[in-house]
Parts: sequence; structure tokens; C-alpha cells
Amino acid sequence: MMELSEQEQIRRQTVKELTAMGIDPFPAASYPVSDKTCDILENFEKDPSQYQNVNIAGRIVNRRIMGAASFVEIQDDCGRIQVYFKRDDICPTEDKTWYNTVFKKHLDLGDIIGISGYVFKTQMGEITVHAQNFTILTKSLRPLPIVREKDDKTWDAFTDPEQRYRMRYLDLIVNPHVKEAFIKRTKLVNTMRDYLNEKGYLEVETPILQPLYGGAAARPFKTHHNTLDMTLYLRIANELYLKRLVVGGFEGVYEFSKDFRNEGMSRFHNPEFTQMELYVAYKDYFWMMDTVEEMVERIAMALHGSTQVQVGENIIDFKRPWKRYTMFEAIEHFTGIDISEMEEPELRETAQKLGVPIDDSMGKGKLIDEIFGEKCEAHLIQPTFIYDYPVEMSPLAKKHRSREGLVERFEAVCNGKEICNAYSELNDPIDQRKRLEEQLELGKRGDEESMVLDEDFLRALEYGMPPTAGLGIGIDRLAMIMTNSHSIQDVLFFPQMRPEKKVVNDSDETFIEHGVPAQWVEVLRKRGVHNVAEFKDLNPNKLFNDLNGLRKKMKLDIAALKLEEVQAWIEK
RNA sequence: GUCUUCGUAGCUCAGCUGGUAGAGCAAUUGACUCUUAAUCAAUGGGUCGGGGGUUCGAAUCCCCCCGAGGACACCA
Repeated sequence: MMELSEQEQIRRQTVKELTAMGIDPFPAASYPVSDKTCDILENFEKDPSQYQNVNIAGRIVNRRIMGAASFVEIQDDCGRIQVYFKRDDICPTEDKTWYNTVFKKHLDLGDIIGISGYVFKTQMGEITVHAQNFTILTKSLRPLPIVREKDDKTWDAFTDPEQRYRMRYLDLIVNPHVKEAFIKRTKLVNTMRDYLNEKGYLEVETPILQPLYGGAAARPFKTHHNTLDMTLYLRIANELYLKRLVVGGFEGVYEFSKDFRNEGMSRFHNPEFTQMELYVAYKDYFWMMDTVEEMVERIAMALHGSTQVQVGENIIDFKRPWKRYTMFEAIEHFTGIDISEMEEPELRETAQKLGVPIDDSMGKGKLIDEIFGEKCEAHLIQPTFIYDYPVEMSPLAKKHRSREGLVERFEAVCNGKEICNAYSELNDPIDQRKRLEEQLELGKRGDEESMVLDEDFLRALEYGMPPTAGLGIGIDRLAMIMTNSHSIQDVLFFPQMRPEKKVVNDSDETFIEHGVPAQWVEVLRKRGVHNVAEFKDLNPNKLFNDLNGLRKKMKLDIAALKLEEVQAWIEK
């Protein structure tokens, strides 16, 4: 038995009383919902005659009882509406039980009911459903957090992040803006998918369980397949599989993919996250910049009806064209230093001068990337393309068509964070092999993130992949921006959390076998001892004192314990 | 992983330099036939995250642990 709070006990008792009255608190039959709250609120005044016989269903989120009349607020999946209950309308005969007992005493905040009635406007001018009948559809056994709102002011908002993320269902019930954000997220994905489908690209699915992981520099999650008796990894990216499909002759493929990276967590990182990766044959990275601009601008329009989006303090404007800087230009812009001609020692010196933290394992490319990350990225609020990256950091990107040491790669940065990453894809299999081998070499230098050589991927390239533009765009990051969310946990329904500790509860019998008299078992639980295993960590004197103290407090009519008895349980 | 802030009733919070745990809402009982943070009256509800220590006495001070937030690190 778990300990129930007073309110939970009362609600369980109510369930019993309803059942005893012949009312099923959890009925099986369909309820004939014919109307939505939002539709009634929006359209009632245009044509009241259409709303003389409505059926709504939803959760009771507020209640005001005035004797023989009451107002209840019902919430369904699109909003809330006030419902008016009048005793003599609910109970037209002499028997007033249905109103006085079932409605007033046996309904609680959080219960789900169905209501049939007609719509009218109260004296205060609020569109309201006048209930003629109601049906209990689900009793709620736990009290709901009570959030009250009036004129944009909120009282007792349910804000504890731990509870909000662990019990997202509660968060969704009581915090309407949370629901809004998730609806926007889905709209974002739908808009992107529509855009890609309109262009004629094919949505595909590739393996999540992979024998080798690749396509990004991150540590993977490792698992094991029993029948094959082999290690499998959860994918960190799907790039290498999608490119195989381009080799296979698909000229435009994309996938919305859950990827898994075994790295630290923060307000920008969850162990599993969503990316959309797109590969289009016969295109290059400049073409891809145009595509990203067009697609993201369309998403902003779909979600906000405007290219401008409020994000924290800033208004971000996704209107095309976005600013474009090469990486060297961006660094020169923010530091005043032109590093484009520098070699490793000079870069190292410059980084130190700029206060950029570096270590010995960093090569030329990593140093440039660090300087950019430290000095530029956070300042790029409006959407900006940063292009032409050092080759060392980009083993899958094609060599720059004219500049030595660079690759044709870009990232879009927005609100100080990377939102996408794209290249003219490397399709020279000899160069690709060399680059991947260099990554392995870097691995030996202490860089844990370097990749494993994927021979089949190289074999595919050797058959010939057309020149291809590729893109990875972070759906969670984009959703954060588009919903003005401070943290990734606000755009994931169920962000990863440490598990709640669960207390093991022993049965009465187990305690009794341990020598605890039956009437003391409940007292022990009250004291916080849930199982006999906890005995060994307890001080017998303290337990003895606490239990007899509780006996007094609970006014129990049983003999006081002796210290020897308590010692006996603990030693057993 | 490091630093830092936090954890008190179902929810939101107060509780000063240690002295028997408080409020509002929610709950229970009662009054009230158009209220809307409904109102009015009464009542109940707490291992003060867990464990240890200091003390005559700990929600409060100290240490350890658990959980969460934030910052940093990591994450091309």
C-alpha cells in the first residue's frame, strides 16, 4: 500500500460511493461529442440557432457553486468554455440527488464529463453552455494543480520544471502555452515536409541501429543484438545512408531522423534529438543556401503569419536574403583580425591573444573553428550563413572549388546558435578515403570524437555519386526559435530525465514475519519505514522514540513498544 | 564532469541572527438560483528531499547523498 494524501483518499471514496449508486465512474461507452468549445465560442453569436442542442466533453478545470446554481469550466482539446448548471433543470422532478449529490459532492476538479445542453449568453456577457444533462466519463483520483487566470494575470502557475517535464500531461492540462508550442512544432515539421514534397524529393527511412556509426563527430550509444551476437550503435547521423541512396539513383531524398548522441546535456542538447537531412543531386552549397532560406522563411510565415519572430529580447527576421559571411570574414568582422593566411603556430598565438581556450590536440581547422565559436557565433542573432570552413573539421565536405585548405560548407546561425549545416558533398572516393583516414589519425591524437572508417560507404562512392548538395537541419533548435522557447526541454514532450527513485513497499505480512506486531505496521510506514531492508540502517533508540511518539500523536489504543522489541526487529 | 542556486501542505510561496511549522488557492462541512481569482463561516491536511553531525533544542548552522534549474565544459 502506498501512502495516499487526504485528498486522494477522499476521491477514492467518491468512486466507491458513485459505484454504490449504480454510476460507473469509468464508463466504456462512446460519448456523442458533437461540438468543440472553441467552435461554440467563435461561432455562437453568428448563428445562435445552430447551438440549441450541443454535446461537449472535457475536463473540469474550475467550479463555482452557488447553492442551487453553479458554473463549471470545461476544457477540451481546443479551449475552455463555461457551463451553467441549475438544480431544477438538471433535476426536473422532486428527486434532487443528481444535482445535490452527484454534481455537487461527487464531481471534482480534474474529472472528465460530457454535457448536453444549449448555448446562451450570461448577464455578464459570457458565452455559456446551459447544461440539461451531464455524464461522468472519468473520475480523476488525484488533485490537479490549480492555476487561476484573470486579465492576463496568473495565480499559482504550475512552474516547477522538474514536475512539468516528468509529468508533461499535467503541464499540458494546466499550461495552455505549452500545448501551443507543441502544436507549432508539428506545424513546423508539416510545413517543411510539404515544402520538400512539393519539390519532388522522396522521404525515406534508414537504419537507426547501425553496425558502424558515422556522419558526425559524436560519441554513440552502444547496444547489442543477441541473435547476431554483435555490437550495434544508435545512429548519430544518417548522412552516410542517404548518400548511398543518391548513388543508387534517387536525385532528392530526405529523412526526419531521430539521432542519438552520448554527450553532455544542456538546454540545447538532449541525448535524442531530431534532424532533417536532405540530399539533392546536381546541386552545390550555394543552391542549398537558397533552399534553406526559402524553406525557413516559409515556416516562419506558416507559424506566425510573418517573417518576423520574437525570440527572447530579439525580433528575428527570416525574410530572404539572409546575410552571408565566409568564416574568415566573420572572424575579421568581429575581431578585426584577418586569419585567412595564418598557419598553425600563428593561429595558436592569435587564439591565445583573443582569450580563446585551446589545447595541444587542436589542429589548424579546430583552432579556426574555436575562434569562430568563441568570438562570432553568439553575436549572430539574425539568420546568417557562415560558409567556407577549414578542411580539417569537415571530412565529408567537398574541397573548395578555388581556395586551398577550405571546403564548400556552410552553417546557418541564428539567435547565436547553429541551426543547420550543409555542404557540397564530397564525392571523390579517393579524397574521401584519405580524409576519413586522417580523422582516424586525429583520433589517435586524443580526439575522442573522430569517426570509424565505413568501407561500404566508400565502396558506394567508388561506383560514383553525382555532385550533390546535402543539408542537416536541427528540428529541435529550429522549434526553439520558432516557439520562443528558452530550452530544448520545452520543445520535447518527454525530455530525458534521471529516473524518479521508487520506494520499495513491503507488504504487511513481510513486516509481521519480521516480528512487527500487525497494529504497528501502519505506524512504521507513517514513520517513513517502507520495507524491512531499511531496518538495518536505523538507530533502534531513535526508531523506538519516534514510534511511541507517533502512538501518542495518532492517539492509538495499543500498548507502547519496548526498546527490546524494536531492537529485535532490527537484528532479525 | 565543474561551479552555482534551489527542494517546506495537492499547487504557488512565506518562515529574520536556531526556540512547538504559516498564508492564499485546492480539500472537507455548511450558507448562497447569472458567477467568473465567485463570496461568507468553520474544519482538516506537513517524515520541512534523504541521512548524519553541532546543540538543551535544527526547516534554519555544518557535512554527505538524491533530484531539479542556471552557467561553464563536452556536443564539427
